[in-house]
Amino acid sequence: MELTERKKKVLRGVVDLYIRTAEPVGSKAIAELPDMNFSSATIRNEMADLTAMGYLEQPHTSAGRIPSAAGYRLYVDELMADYRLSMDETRSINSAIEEKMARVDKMVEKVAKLVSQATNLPAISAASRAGGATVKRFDLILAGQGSFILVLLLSTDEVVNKLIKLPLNITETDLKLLAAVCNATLTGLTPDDITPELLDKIMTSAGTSASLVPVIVEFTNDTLRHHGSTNMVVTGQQRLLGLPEYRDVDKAMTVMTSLDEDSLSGLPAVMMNENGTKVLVGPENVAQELKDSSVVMTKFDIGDGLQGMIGVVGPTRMDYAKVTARLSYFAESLSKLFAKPEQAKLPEATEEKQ
Amino acid sequence: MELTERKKKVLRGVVDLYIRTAEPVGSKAIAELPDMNFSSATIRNEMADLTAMGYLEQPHTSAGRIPSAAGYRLYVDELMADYRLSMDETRSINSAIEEKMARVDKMVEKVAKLVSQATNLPAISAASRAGGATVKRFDLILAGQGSFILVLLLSTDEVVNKLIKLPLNITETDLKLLAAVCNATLTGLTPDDITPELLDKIMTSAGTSASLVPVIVEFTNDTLRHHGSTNMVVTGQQRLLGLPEYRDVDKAMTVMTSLDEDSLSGLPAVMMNENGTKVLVGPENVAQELKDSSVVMTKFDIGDGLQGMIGVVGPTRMDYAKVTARLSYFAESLSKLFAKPEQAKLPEATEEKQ
DNA sequence: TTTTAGCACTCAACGTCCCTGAGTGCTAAG
DNA sequence: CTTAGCACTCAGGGACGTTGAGTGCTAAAA
Repeated sequence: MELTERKKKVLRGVVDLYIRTAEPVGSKAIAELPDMNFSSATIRNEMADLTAMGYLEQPHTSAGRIPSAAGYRLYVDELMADYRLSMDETRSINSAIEEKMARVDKMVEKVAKLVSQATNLPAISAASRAGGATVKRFDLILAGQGSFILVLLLSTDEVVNKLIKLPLNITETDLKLLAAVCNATLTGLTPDDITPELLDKIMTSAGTSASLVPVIVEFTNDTLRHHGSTNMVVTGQQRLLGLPEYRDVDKAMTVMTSLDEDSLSGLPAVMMNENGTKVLVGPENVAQELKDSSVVMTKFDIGDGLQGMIGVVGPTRMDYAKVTARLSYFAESLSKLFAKPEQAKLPEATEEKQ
Repeated sequence: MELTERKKKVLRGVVDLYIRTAEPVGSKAIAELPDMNFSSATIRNEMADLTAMGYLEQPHTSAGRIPSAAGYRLYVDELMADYRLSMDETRSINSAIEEKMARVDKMVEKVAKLVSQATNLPAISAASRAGGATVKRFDLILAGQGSFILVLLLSTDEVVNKLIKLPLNITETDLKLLAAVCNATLTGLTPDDITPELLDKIMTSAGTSASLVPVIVEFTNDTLRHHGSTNMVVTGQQRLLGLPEYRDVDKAMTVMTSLDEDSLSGLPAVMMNENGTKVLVGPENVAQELKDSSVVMTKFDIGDGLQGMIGVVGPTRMDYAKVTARLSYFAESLSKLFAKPEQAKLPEATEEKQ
């Protein structure tokens, strides 16, 4: 059977209405739509066809139709109208974003809250490193009797440090030597490059302070390995409860539990390989618990080799047009915010803190 | 009217049963309790008295009794039996805790999840600094053309750093001088001590690199000011939905919203001034939204001048004995964990990362 | 051939009514 | 002071009928 223009129009009408009302949509309601110059009987035939084609479903014989997952998919891909953000919306998003987002982890939390608020849905926000880093430079600073600070300057221009206390006496000369050795041998290496043999070699060249080498190497390894780790926040889960499809507490709990757990931890990774805004409708979700829910997500640039990701989870009946519009706008604004050199008074500074 | 021993026994019975069943408790059920050698009629009289005294309530005339807030209060303070953790419980808590808790913020998140799991209730976890910190030592490391790393060693032995890039040429000598000036003038100061006049004085003594001073001072101020800030996580909210009192979706949403928002941000502060485990029953909660819920919380030591706090939120009908027992054990174990010098291979090291 | 009016049919949702049973308070006897 | 007995209350749940939105099909109209 062919998907005529009229069928598409009917389908769009059904999805639009169902998104608004959460009630099965009948032929009469569609017939009464403006621009729909046919009687309910005609619509009825079209709807029967659409049902046969798998785009609509019927909860029971004497009820209206609701979109199937395939119906939503078609809607998202082809039918939905562009949603244009109102001035009010852009303004409120902007003013929310403009607040200072100091530390990355606080930023992730903040963004999640904002997105959740803007969409009235649970939101996910995450930040992760683009790729593996290496150490560009080692520094060792004496910090009093038997303690020194290890400072790593990474290839991403981040700085990481650790205060190390030892039951040993360390001299400035020891540290200078050690730093030189490390800089000579360990810079530019990934954790995998650091073999036990290499470690041995370094320890012999370190001479008297050989015992410090393992501590330094261990911390370096640790830092590089955990470097790509994702920072993720989920918030606003309770917003689901306001929606009719989650009045069924068990259903709500299932979805919320899957949000709370680490089952979502795959999402940011999925997103990183995609471009633009991605919509996962119902069963397209990998997680079984989300088979009746949809996910909309998009990514943005943070700078400093960081990638951000925001997304929301909601009923398959969510207002895709509005949600994708808001999410995209959010992502755009955030990218811009981080791209523009912070209007520091004098210098341009990259922050890396605690 | 006097609160006789028998009345207390009846009250304890009612609370215990109600905690187990979430159903109003009738006189017959109490009469059938072991150790309760009276007929239901007698119990009925006692229950009528307890109702008059405000310890019990009656949902409607032909229903059993449920404890009032005052009833719970009395129960928590005097009546409840000590709950002894089983070997299984202590073992599972221990093994959960033993996992490495690297960074403080990750630790807070982890602990929240564990507590929520152990109690099957939403949990709050927070960490915050005990008091203000000062800078013990400044270091400036040249990191290539026009950029250097500022390293602050704080009085708490934490290390904080920032990579600063400037459109200027900086020499090693400049930095040495600057570091000396900062160490001479800024160490041991709180943000409030740093007046504009002092800033002026430092800038003049800094000579050619005067323009760097404001950047350094700003970052220092920022660091010290944000030092005491609390790090808080709430998790497991969906667990409420499993409890009969929150089958009413609206009620659940109210409570969960108040958990999600920053209305809880006062709690950690409240706790810091208390000792031991604190129970807030229903209306004793400041937040109006929690008037039908209870909060149990306790604190623990993290070391490095950090204080931790864990708590759970649940229905007033929660199993106070079990929850307080588990929470206290958690707190104890965590304190121990952080107190014991990490069994590092060679040295004893304090970690401060990223 | 396509559209539409008409009609019989279906069925969830809702309200009404009644019954059941748990639990109560009171009274009078033990 | 305790308890057996009894009349009373009332939420919860099942049975039943009504309502109305929506359907599919057919036959006439365009």
